[in-house]
Amino acid sequence: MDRTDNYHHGALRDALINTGLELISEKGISGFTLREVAKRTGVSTAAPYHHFKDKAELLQAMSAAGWSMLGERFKGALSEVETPSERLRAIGEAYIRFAIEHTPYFRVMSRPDLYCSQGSCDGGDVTGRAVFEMLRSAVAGCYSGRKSDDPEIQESVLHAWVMVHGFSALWLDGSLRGTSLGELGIEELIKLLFRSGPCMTNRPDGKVPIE
Amino acid sequence: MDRTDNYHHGALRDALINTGLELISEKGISGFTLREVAKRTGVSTAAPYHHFKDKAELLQAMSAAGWSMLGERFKGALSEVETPSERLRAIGEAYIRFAIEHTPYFRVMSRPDLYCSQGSCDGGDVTGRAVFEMLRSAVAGCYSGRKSDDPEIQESVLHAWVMVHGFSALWLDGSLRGTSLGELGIEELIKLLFRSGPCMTNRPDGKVPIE
DNA sequence: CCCCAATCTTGACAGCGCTAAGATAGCCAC
DNA sequence: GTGGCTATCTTAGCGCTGTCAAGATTGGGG
Repeated sequence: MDRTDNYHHGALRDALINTGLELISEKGISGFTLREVAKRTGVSTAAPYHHFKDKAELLQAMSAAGWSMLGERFKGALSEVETPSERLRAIGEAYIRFAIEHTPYFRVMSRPDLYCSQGSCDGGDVTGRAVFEMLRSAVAGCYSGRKSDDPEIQESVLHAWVMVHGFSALWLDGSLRGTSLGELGIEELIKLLFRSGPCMTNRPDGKVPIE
Repeated sequence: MDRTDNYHHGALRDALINTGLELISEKGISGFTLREVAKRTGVSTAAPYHHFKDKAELLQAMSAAGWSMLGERFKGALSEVETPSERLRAIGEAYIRFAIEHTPYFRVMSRPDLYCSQGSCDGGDVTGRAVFEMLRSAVAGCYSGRKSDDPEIQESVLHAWVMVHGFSALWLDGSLRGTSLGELGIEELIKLLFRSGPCMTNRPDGKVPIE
């Protein structure tokens, strides 16, 4: 019996990550199974345990790879435009497009409860924080001359993150279907999202839309 | 052996829903187990199957109860203030506070993938759409005199929903901890959220914050 | 060439969702 | 009351899951 194919010589770790993403892409995150990942990768059920402590650790590795990839996307987006507000917008759009084009990554990144104890990842989500820092810095770029702890900057950071994440989550969950927004295509929705803001928030100038 | 206690006489359905929420509150959604719910309710493993087709159907019932409860919260919020923009703000805040105070409900409502086939619930999420409709109508109230399919209204509906949902999701996932926003308390964050808007979006008047 | 450390497999256990078959409780007709 | 009917719950078991202990296999360094 020639088992040479089953020996990955250190490459199994990455193979498991990739197979895992494929599996999530097919069956969703609730269909993600360590046994199935192992089977699809062509190894035994116990093989993954020599590279990951448990299922959670594999998921965390997948998440980390996703954050790293998103960081690259951000860099690419930043390099394509000039002005601060264009750069912020580019980053926001990159976040949403990453969620749509690399759904399995996003699905796993959005479920820290599966691999983090009590919400904090014991410093394991360093890449995630680096990505957040890029967003924060892009926002700060729009307020040149102010300190980075300026409340208005904090506001805009929160706003930007909440918007792109909220939109991505709702879109991927299909929550927009079956509503008045469901008839719009993804491109229209993204345009709408980056234009919006008037009604819900009280704008700095104190104006309120129509009353 | 007196099994009288184990007979719920039709009340088992609701008992399972409530026990399920308690379980999610303790162990999170990934710790939600039909067997454990049955055990905690004091019945056998197979008992739930006489009230729910499968695990998904119980989750869907829990979700429906949550949407119904959120609808009540919206009504309460609407009745407390006068002006359209106050009413919209009240609804938005009610959404977030519901997510925080009734986390188990929100957790289940945010996972349609667990009980919906292909994102659509086969008309089972009627209550959810009714709640969305309340939000939409609250937004439309801020644009009196315009048609309900006005693009700017669509914009604001999307914006409002994305904001309150995105914030709730990020907060519950603990994604704000470990960032510059993590030092702020929940009340400060909510205030910040409802004040924000300037940087990310291009406002209708064409102004861009600072450049 | 041989041994060692890295890597993978086999076999097993408890817990999971789910089902078929049988037992029990309460209620209605009589 | 009593007999039986229906709703309700239980017991037993299937295949699947995550995880671990023990053993087998591989390739590289002495």
